Amino acid sequence: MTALHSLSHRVDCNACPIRHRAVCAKCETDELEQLNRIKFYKTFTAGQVIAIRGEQLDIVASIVAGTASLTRSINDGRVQMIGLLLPSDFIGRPGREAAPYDITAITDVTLCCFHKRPFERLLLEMPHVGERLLEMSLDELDAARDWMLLLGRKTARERIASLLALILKRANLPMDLQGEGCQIDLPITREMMANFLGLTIETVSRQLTGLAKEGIIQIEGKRGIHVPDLSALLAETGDDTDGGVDY
Amino acid sequence: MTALHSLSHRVDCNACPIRHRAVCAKCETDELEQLNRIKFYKTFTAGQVIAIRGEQLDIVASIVAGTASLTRSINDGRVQMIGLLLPSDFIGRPGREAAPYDITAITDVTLCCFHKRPFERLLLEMPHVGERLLEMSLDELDAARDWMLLLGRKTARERIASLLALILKRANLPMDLQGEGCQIDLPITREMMANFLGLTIETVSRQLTGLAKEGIIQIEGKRGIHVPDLSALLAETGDDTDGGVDY
DNA sequence: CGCGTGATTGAAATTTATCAAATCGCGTGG
DNA sequence: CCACGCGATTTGATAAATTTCAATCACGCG
Repeated sequence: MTALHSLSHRVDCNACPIRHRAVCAKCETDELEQLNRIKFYKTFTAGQVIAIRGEQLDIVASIVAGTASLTRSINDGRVQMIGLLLPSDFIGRPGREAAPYDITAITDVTLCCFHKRPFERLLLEMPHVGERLLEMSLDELDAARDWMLLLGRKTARERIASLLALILKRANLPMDLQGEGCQIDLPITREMMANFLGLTIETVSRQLTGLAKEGIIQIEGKRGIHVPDLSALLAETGDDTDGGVDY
Repeated sequence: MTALHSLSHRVDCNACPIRHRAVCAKCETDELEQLNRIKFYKTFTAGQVIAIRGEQLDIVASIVAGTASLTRSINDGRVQMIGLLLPSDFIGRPGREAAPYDITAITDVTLCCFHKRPFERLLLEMPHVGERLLEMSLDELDAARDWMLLLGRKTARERIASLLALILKRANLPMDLQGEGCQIDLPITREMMANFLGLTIETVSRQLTGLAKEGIIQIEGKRGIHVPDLSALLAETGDDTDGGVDY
């Protein structure tokens, strides 16, 4: 928190951890300066609600640090996670008043925010931002559609394996060398896994222990998972080749 | 087909049926002229494959007429429809070599195509195209995420009702007045419905007859469905208010 | 040391898929 | 005009997967 707070005023964009991946990735120095002038930081603690579907949301923002979830839900309590926001991901939608989904901080989160109106104006003047936003949106669209295949057609076991593979791929980027075993530190609870996968927590739990019994994974405490043989895990995802979940 | 063929060369963009909804919607006359110079038409007959996931696709295109499906599948035959392309929808992705999903013509389809390289160049010069493409992509993203809720958390009956409601909303725009009953002419087979909803054709069939037995719908032949009371149908979708599937 | 939350396990119920067999709709050829 | 045949759909019986309900376990914390 104190570390987050130290960000709370002016921070040099060039020192920003998401400088080269966020909406500002393509900006030149002068464009960056314009953004810098109107940006402001906001922090949320784990569990806090960032936005509620249907309610007015007049900022847009990039995630600087932390993880947040996008969810949609049905009145009777059913919840479906529809996206995971990691650093550099974008929140909010130029040209729309209300938030289209619920957004909740999973860990402590720091946002680099802009008021929507000024941001929309900049969008028209600075093509680089719009271009980057388009790229990012199309990537998210691909990810959402991949997830539709999982939710519509994969078995519980395949879903679990796919999720683990996805987390490995996202978290452990420099893992090429680890011919022998990878380590996962699950960033989410069983309940969130269930909401992500369209399953119940009991099914998640059972499938995890099932995979463990067959030696495909080893469960280490509540959050730790060890994968001795990545290709064995990928073979369980239901995806075509051993190339796995690539998009 | 002959009608389609008559489009095969130069057509005035101002007479184009999708002029105000497609990527070119925001273009001025001169921009339109630039697009017009490099565009070309292509037609596909019902059932033809337009693109295959993973294979090179070096055009982008707008659907001028007809309907196409986006699908992803698993080697063992499981298929999930991840999108429905209607007139004005956009195909292809600037900045990506391969098609990210399979695209198939459901009905006869006419495309307004551009080679990818020239289109990408225009994209940099003509902000209006990029802006519109961003809007459209964000809308698709919202639709994909709504569908994730359906695939992950809705029951078979709710899925069927949601689909019927969606089709009504899309096809029957001026239906506000029809306090008494709406008519659906299903544009797709049971198999496609099943692939769309993440169900089997048998389950689709059973749920339809179930809804019919309760008087919520009336099945008229293979493709016709009559909805005597829209709100009764919406009540079955599982969505919050009677506002239904609005996003 | 007990409490509480999250996780696991078990048994039964429910939903949906699977396999198999009618039935329907409709165009074709006799 | 009508019988035939084919693909799509419906229906039935059964099986499998997942959910639900209930109980127990594990662990961090005051």
